[in-house]
Amino acid sequence: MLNQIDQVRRFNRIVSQRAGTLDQSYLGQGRPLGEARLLFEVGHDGGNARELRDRLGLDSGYLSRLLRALESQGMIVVTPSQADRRVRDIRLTQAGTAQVETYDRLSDDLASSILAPLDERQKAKLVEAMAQVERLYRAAAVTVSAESPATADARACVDLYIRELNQRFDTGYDPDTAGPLDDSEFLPPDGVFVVARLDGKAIGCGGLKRLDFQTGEIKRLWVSPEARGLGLGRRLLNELEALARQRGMAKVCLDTSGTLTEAQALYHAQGYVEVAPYNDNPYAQHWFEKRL
Amino acid sequence: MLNQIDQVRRFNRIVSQRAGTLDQSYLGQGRPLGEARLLFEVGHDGGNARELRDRLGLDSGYLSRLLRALESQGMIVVTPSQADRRVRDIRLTQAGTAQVETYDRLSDDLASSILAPLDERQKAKLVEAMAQVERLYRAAAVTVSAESPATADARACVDLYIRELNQRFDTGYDPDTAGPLDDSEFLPPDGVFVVARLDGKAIGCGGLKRLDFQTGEIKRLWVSPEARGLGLGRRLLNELEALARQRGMAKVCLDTSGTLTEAQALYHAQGYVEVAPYNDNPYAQHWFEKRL
DNA sequence: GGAATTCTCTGACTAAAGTCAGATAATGTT
DNA sequence: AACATTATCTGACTTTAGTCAGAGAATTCC
Repeated sequence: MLNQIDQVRRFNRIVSQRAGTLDQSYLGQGRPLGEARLLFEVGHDGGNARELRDRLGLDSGYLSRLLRALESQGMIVVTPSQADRRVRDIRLTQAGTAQVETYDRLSDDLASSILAPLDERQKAKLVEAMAQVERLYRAAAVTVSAESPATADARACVDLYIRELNQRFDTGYDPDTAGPLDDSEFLPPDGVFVVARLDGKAIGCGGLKRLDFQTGEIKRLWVSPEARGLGLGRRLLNELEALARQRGMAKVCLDTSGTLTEAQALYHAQGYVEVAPYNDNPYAQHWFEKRL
Repeated sequence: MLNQIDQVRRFNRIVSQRAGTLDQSYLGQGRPLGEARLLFEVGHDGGNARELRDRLGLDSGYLSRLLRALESQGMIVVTPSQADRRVRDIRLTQAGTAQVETYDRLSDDLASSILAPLDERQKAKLVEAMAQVERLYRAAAVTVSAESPATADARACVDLYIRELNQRFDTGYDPDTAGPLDDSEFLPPDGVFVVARLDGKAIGCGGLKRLDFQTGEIKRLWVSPEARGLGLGRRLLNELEALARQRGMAKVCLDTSGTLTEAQALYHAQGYVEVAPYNDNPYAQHWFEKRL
């Protein structure tokens, strides 16, 4: 454990030395870092002043001044938005586009310069390790929180869950057939609903309801396709099991379709064992149970 | 290639976001980042004002003021050096040591917080990927340059090379037996000597001398134990081969002992084939050759 | 239609970070 | 001993980055 922490610290140190070089290459363009960062952001994800303020976490006064500076340099054009004339739309000029391209080239050069001294095998290894770090950083940045199944995010997740089942099942999927859609069963104190988020965006969910005094059932376990491979399914499952334990349940059960093979693999890996059908869900071909 | 660069850029972006958090945790201690960084540096690698100025790349006036600030906070004691009373020795006070420990704890906490949301397998994977990135960053930071075999660094490398052979050979190793130690054969235009450095420190070397019009011989190929696993042997070998090509040589050869199995593996992997003895070096059991 | 809210802008600040030109004292060089 | 060099310090300065308190216009809410 201590060794792991040391490794993380060493990693942070070395990598931010390199990242420092990147900042310097921005500075080298004769423009303060704050301006360069803003210009870069406008160039890549665009948007209006409010969005930029949120994304970069800037004070509105400060942002206003930065915009004025970039405008007077002829990098951007700021105009009141059509839809809401309080907000300002920001657009790159030709010169601004050229400048952003220069920054891009600098970033590319820096990336190349890291790779350049390595042979092909080492390059491939480094890039793979970077991808791994990135993936796991993303996994670590996911938050899971209990909330009402009626929140906008929770509803959105369940909608996507239903849409996906409808696509994957040969017969389609009608949630009412599987049992009436009743949010209240996922409400405390007996039930609970959890939503996973990455950078504020909902990317997964899961619900726990009480079947009887000692049994909970897990339903609506779903992970957004873009977030798969982060171990999030396992994490949601563990979270729901912990919540079941808190509610004094001695076991949890769940059902699943034969089509969802990756889900079955997850349940097996997490210690679930297949049991006889405990309900008559027409979409279910497998029933699982785990003692807590 | 383009994908690799994109991956490197994505990696830099994500990782420096995290590194930003680290800076913030420094700032959270009610001390400006510059002071905190200096204190941290004094605490870990110590040294006098000049060394710190070099390491952190600070202006001497700026450093002086930072030192004065830390001194007045009771974190450090600044005294004229015994050896040269122009330079200032810097020492942590008890309070300074305590403060550095606090920073250490904060860094540990940050590292833990990155790992915390992950399960054991993910933690292990992340740490392994970080170690890989670190290792390859180090490999990429190595420079190889041709220079006289008489420079201090070159001599130091050859000394360590000889000492190592002396340890690893059952019979010991006396460089004079293997052929007279004659630096001049590694001098241009016929020969060349290269030294590898990491962060200014010599960590490897290799020499090329001319045997006849079309043949070069590679000798004194050595990589410091601390730098092994970075692919440096291969890189030095390639570098020397390129220099041989520049000199119009059609092939290079080399000899090695049976004890140095990892060296033999390297030669095989780099396209060298074993040939009949071309000299009577008593320490050699294998002779290799490669067409260029 | 009036009040509350939202978005942006301006003026007036501050702290941090760093630069530059000497001044001073110690050390090297010849 | 004279001169050059080095290490540090001080004063005076600038730039960058950011904060805060309103003001004004547009929009939303009731």
